[in-house]
Amino acid sequence: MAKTNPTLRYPAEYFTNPENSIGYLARITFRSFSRLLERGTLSHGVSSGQWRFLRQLWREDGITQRELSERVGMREPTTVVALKGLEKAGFITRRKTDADRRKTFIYLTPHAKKLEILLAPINAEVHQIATRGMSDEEVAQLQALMRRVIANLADETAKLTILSDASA
Amino acid sequence: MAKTNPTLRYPAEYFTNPENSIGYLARITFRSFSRLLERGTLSHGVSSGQWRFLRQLWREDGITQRELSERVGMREPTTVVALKGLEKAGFITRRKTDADRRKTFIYLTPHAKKLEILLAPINAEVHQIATRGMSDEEVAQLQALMRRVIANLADETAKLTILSDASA
DNA sequence: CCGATATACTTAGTATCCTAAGTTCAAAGG
DNA sequence: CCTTTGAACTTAGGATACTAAGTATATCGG
Repeated sequence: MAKTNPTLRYPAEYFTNPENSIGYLARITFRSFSRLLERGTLSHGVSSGQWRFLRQLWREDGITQRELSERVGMREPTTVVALKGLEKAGFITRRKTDADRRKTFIYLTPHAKKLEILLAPINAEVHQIATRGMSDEEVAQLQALMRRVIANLADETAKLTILSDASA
Repeated sequence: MAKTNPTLRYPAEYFTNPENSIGYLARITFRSFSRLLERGTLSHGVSSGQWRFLRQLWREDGITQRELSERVGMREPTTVVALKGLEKAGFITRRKTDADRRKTFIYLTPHAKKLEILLAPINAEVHQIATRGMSDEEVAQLQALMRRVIANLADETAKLTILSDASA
């Protein structure tokens, strides 16, 4: 994190305007999307946070908490709290095996499984609204560019983690 | 929010994979960016949440809380809590006027003003890392596309707000 | 087979961010 | 004036998400 860097794409002042910052734009995009989505899901008793876990479990349930955390893109303590809420709401059950008694497997209840038919279209509709006036190519481009940013940041974070682990 | 919609760009099943969802991608982008940024700012006693307010105040201070909320992209109650923290940390002061005693104006302390020289480059560097391997055109495209998504979602939210206000 | 290490999850504590419902003050219409 | 409406901020309460540090169980090297 040098003070001056001649190879910078943009000078530091460029980001005085948050509208230029990818971090800012991503935050506003996420919050706006999430708010609108919740307007639709809340009437089915599902918050936007719960939605994120349900979506993954619709793809595949019977996976461990750790696996679920990774797929949803959240840390394990966040998952613990979220799953408590989901269990209390009757959306999931947790099961242990004797094979490895550390692991907890997460299963959807029949009720939660049925919700996919109702909730998946709501998400698709929000996506539709979000990309209104954009061509298919532009949508694909946006997705691809965000994935590249995520990969770049993950690489860097991994690098830093290795460094701090080595010094420990 | 119809169950089936023949004009949908993608069928609902497409979003079973979160990697296709703009909401998911924006969330991961934001969190990754924020995490890396905080690694740099925390050593100066600034959290990523505080950073967001400071960046705006570096542009212009002496504005009201409401104005600041809008520019940062957060709701007012969030701003109240954030400003309490910033005041406690010695980054800002609040001042009232007799002209309109409802308004509170926010000013940076000299210390906080000085931090810009140290912190702005850190943000630029994170941005640099995030866009590694991307052309200037691609970066501009990503910014433009996210702005369009934000505008689309804001339009829709405004529409819904008017509707619910009318029925109230 | 047993101590060191790693894995899976939990707890504790905190920061961030929201909605809903206040309070206080200003402005506008009758 | 003085009531209504609106604007600016606050309070209350909860959801979301994190880091750091714990517990319990499994695995692996000697």
